[in-house]
Amino acid sequence: MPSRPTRGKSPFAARKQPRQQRSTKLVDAILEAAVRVLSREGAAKFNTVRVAERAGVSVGSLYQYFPNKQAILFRLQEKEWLETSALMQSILGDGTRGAKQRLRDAISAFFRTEHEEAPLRRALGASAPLFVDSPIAKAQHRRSQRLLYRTLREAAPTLTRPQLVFAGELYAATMGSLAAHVTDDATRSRADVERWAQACADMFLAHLETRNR
Amino acid sequence: MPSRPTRGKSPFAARKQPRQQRSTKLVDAILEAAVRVLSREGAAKFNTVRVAERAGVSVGSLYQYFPNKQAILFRLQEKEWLETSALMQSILGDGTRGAKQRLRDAISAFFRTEHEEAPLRRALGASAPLFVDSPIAKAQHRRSQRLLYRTLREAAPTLTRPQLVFAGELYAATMGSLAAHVTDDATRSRADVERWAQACADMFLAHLETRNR
DNA sequence: ATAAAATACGAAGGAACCTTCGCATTTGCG
DNA sequence: CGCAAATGCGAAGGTTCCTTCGTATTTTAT
Repeated sequence: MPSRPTRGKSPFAARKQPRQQRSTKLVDAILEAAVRVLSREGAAKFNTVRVAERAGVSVGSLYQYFPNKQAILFRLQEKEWLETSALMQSILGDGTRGAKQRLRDAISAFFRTEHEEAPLRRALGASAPLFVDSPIAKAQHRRSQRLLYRTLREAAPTLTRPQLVFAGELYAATMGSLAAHVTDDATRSRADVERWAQACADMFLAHLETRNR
Repeated sequence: MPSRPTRGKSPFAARKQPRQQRSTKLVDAILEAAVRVLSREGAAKFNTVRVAERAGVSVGSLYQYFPNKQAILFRLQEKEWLETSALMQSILGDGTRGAKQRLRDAISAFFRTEHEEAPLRRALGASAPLFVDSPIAKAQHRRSQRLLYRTLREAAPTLTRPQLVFAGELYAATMGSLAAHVTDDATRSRADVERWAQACADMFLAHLETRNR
C-alpha cells in the first residue's frame, strides 16, 4: 500500500490523503472557500459548516480530509508562510541589485502583499492560535533569516556579529509589525502604503548607517 | 431619582449602577477576576461563568452590572486606554526635559508597560473586537496626538505640517507595533526590552534628524 | 459487469456558552 | 422592628458550533 507523503502527526495532520481527482478538487474548494469566509466574513463566522457550504460540499466531506477546524486554518497559514518566504528569497537573493536596494525592495513587497491580504491575515491572526511552534514555520524562518543576514552583511560590512543579529531582528520586526499596522487600515491607498514602505526603509537604512560607521 | 453619571448608551453601557458598597466591591471583583482569567487562561477560556467563579460571585450577579460579556472586555480595554494615555501625558508633558529625551522616555515607558501586561493585551486583542470606534478611544487618541505633535515640533522645528503629521504617525506606529512585537516574546528579559526600546528610539530619532535638515 | 475502495452526504449527538428569571437574602431607613 | 429597595443566586432555556457515523453514490480495477 504505497502511501503519499504525509504531513506528519501534528494535530492538524490530514486525516486522509485525496486519491481521486474529485477529492483533490474538493480539498481545493474547501481551502478557497475558507479564504473567502475568513477574509469576507471574519474570524467569528468562520465555522466548519459555513466553509463547507461556501465550498459547495457537505461538512462530512470536509471532515474526510481535515481532522478539525484548526487544521484548515493551519493549512492557510502554512500557505502564507511558504508564499511570503518564496517572495523574500526571490528578492533578497537577486544578485543583480545592491544589498541596500534589495532590503528596500523586500520591505516594499512585503507591505504590498500585507496590504492586499490584510483581511485574511487579520482574521487568521484572530482565529488561530499562533502556529509558531510548527516545524514548517521554523524551517521557513531559518531559511529567510540566513539570507537576510547575508544581505545585511553586504549592506553593512563593519557590523559585528551581535550587531548584525540585532539589526536582523530589528529589520524583521520593522517589516512585520509596521506593515501589519500600516496596512491594517483599509482606507489607505496603494500609493500611501508604498510611501510608508519607503519611509520605513529610509528609517531602517539610516539607522543601519549610523551603526556601520 | 438622582442618577449617577452613566456610560452612555453604547451596547456596553452598564445595566445598573452599583449603589451600595457590596455591589461596588462586586464590580471590582469581577473586573479583577476578568484580568486574571484573561491573562492567565487566555481569550479562549474567558467566559462569564468562569469570570464570576473566579470573582467569587454568581453569574446572575455579574449580569446585574454588565449587560453582556463584551461589556467586561470593553471596561478592561477602556482602563488600558486611560492608563496608557495618562502615562503618555505625564511623560510628554514634562517640561523639565528636552523634547527628544521625552520622546525617548515615552518609548521606553511604553515598551515597559507593554511587556508587563503582554498576556492581558494579547488576550484582549484576541477576544475583543477592536473597540476603536468608541468615543473614549477617540478622545484619548486626540489628546495624546495633540501633545505628540507639540513635542515633535519642538524636537524638529523645521518640519512642514505634512511632514510633522507623517512623523507623528510613524512614531506612534513604531512605538505601538514594535513594542507589541518585541514584548510579545515572554522569554525576553526586562533589560532586553529596554535595549529594544532604545534601539527603536535611536532609529526614529535618527530618521527625524535626516528630515529636520 | 461487478466487487471493492474511495467519496460524499447531512442528520444528530454532544459540548460549551450566553443570558434570563423567579426567588432568597441583605441593607437602608423610618 | 419591619418594610421596600437593592443585591445575590444558579438552574435552565436557548443558541451556536464541532464532530461523528451510518448510509448512499461514484470510481477503480479486475
